[in-house]
Amino acid sequence: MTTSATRAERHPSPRKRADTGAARPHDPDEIGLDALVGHAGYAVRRFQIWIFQDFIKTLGAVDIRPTQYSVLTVIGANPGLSQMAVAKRLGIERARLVHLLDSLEQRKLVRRIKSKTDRRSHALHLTAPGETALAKFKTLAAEHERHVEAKIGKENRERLLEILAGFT
Amino acid sequence: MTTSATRAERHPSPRKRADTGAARPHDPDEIGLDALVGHAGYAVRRFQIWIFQDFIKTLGAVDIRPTQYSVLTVIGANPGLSQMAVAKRLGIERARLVHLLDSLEQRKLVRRIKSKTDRRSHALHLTAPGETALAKFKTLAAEHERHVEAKIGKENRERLLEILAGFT
DNA sequence: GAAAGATTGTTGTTGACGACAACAATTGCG
DNA sequence: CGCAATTGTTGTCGTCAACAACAATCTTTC
Repeated sequence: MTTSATRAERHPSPRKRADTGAARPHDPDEIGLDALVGHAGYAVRRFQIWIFQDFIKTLGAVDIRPTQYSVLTVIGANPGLSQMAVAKRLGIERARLVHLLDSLEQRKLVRRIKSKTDRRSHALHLTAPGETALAKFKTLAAEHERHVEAKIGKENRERLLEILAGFT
Repeated sequence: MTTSATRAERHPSPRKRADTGAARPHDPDEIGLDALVGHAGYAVRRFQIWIFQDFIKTLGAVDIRPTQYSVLTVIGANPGLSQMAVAKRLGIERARLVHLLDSLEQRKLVRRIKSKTDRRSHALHLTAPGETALAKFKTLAAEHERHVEAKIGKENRERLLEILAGFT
């Protein structure tokens, strides 16, 4: 096969002339994505960026990022977990969780309590203010979720959750 | 309202005693995600991590990452674009695109050609080896896409693409 | 046509994040 | 007991998004 045929086949160019170096103006809307439109990863990446930005913005007043929220939620629902258990459950590196907990502990939302049964590990708990703060975070997170609904539609969001349920 | 009631309501604890610092063993499968399961962002993030890892692994032999692939695809489909145009279309910072193109140009896949009409900008083109390389990348990317199908199902993947079509 | 403002590519910084490697303390097992 | 495995920690590396600043160049405005 000829090497140069590839692009010509896929893109019957609007202009046939070889305009190398022309830098013709492009209408942003007419730039084709080509093979990218068939890739789930591309759409998912763009969507994930959008959704995180909205989350960060919606929870901006309380300065909580998505990862922090996930850690607090899991600890709140399962008090006494070790760092390893939380890291495994959320797919976070245990090395990374150390810094996350440092920050959350400084903010008095979480406590690392030395375990009596295994002196290597820490039992993670929310503080009293951490509990009330998390309740507030959940309210804001629910608001963020409504933004998602508004963006892709209520039923589409539910379909999405079903499709991706296996990755939780 | 009482602050301490929050968690107790949501999680009728398996053990009623206050086991602060107990570090009881947890079956990894029984750690609840609580509010996290209702958040699209969490599922999308986990899925995106999985899908990128598979892409990187599947295209590992040719050393092409998702972002590089998207840049090459768009340039291949729209030769002569400026860096700004590519950056805007793909939602990449133009500062970041500089490094991406530096790398791709070093590998002789892309050329920056000085524009004659606007001497500030560069017209981006694939090299001849770049064209053939991209064809190979697309083959491997299609293989990756089959992995996605195998993971979530053929019809679910298509539904996903429909739902997220607005983010491309 | 010249001054003022906007755009393009570039360089640099910051911070979040995933991936790895190494280490001390501790536990568990042969 | 001795040795492997686990837990938390520290550190490094590379990717990536978000900004800020800058020189060169275009565009708008007077």
